[in-house]
Amino acid sequence: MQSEAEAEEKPAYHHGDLRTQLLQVVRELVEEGGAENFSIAEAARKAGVSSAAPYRHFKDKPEILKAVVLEAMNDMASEMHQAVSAFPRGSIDAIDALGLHYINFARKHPGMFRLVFGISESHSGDEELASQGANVFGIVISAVAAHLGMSAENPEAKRRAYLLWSFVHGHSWLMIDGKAQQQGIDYPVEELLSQMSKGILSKTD
Amino acid sequence: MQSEAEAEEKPAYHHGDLRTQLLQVVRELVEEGGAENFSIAEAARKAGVSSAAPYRHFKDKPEILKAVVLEAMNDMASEMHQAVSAFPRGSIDAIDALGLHYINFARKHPGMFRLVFGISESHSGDEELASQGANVFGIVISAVAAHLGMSAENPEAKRRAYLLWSFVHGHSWLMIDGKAQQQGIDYPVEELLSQMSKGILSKTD
DNA sequence: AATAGATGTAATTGGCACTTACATTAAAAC
DNA sequence: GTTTTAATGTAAGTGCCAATTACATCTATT
Repeated sequence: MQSEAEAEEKPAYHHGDLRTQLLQVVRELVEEGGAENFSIAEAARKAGVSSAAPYRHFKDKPEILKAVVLEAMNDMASEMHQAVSAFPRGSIDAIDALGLHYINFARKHPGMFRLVFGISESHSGDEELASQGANVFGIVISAVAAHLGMSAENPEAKRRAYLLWSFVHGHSWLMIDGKAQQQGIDYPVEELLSQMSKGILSKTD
Repeated sequence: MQSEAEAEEKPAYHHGDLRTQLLQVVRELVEEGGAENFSIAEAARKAGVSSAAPYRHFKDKPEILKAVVLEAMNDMASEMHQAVSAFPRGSIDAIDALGLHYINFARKHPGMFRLVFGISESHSGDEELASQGANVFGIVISAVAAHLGMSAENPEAKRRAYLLWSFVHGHSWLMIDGKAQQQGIDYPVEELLSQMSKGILSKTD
């Protein structure tokens, strides 16, 4: 009579919410071993289902990775919203906080960072990814525009936001790739950021 | 008597210089399909040997990729030497030319670029890669130092060279990932470069 | 209760990384 | 010039994975 005693031990034939748990598990695997090493089979194993089960919820490997990327970009947007709102609107500190959070995301989740910015090779035309990207980039544009006293639609705001993005993005990559460390580079992030933002955002072009 | 008539048609049991040809073939495959999709088996097929033959010359997949990366970094260093020497030593044009070549390398060889700057995850401690990297970065440091009238050993030169590197590196990634295009960004590279170099290299910090 | 759709499994196919045992060749030793 | 040795190649096999198909079980209507 081992009926209802162990609710955890008796895996029901139907999982309940496999899709959600798969996304969670895939995320963990990617963060641990990188997107290259991750396999659907292992994710299924970790979720306690057969290796064919994931295909009921995702068409193929790229699709499951895309779903994880969308989740991560969503989280990133939330974090950055929170970061920017901790400082006065239009302040340089607000902008630097954005950069800092971007870089910290890369440092804390290098596997996810690589996935988010490496998947695009095959998905560069994807609408959803583009719009999530716009969500994040939009925060930067808006903060830069506020600082410059411009409308967020002003091309100059977008241009300067992009310069900042490029720098922060490049630094993130060089950090997680170990290239910076290899070349003996270990400047405090805050210093680099404030130097760049001052240079790029100075009103006297 | 089909002895020496068709020298090309009769594949000798021993290939001759399989190692060299493998590197060539792998490079082509990576440029065509990216490092993720490349397989040793396909490279062997393309070189006309069995799928086990490559293991006589390379321990495993990472090792063959590392060899290709070293080649590519070598080429990159050569190109950049050539680029910088076309302009007066210490000129901003020389520095911009370096950035332009870096970005163009990424645009022309996105697969190789991804490989060079994505492989490091597992090889970040590698001595050879670090020293090849120093070869390339050293060119930038030297050009920046000349412009600022400093010694190349001056930490300030290295610091500013790194700021430029980060920007150029980030822009390269955002270009080949399609992120820049997704966000409607298509500023002429030369403009971005000169704006950044002016900002970063201005002697009045 | 009967049934239809959703969700799971087992079994299979084809591909790849890598290994092992064996075959062939080129170069060195004699 | 033959013999030996090391380098370089092949064939066959193991284990893992992606993806598919046919079938099983559950859930939610009706």
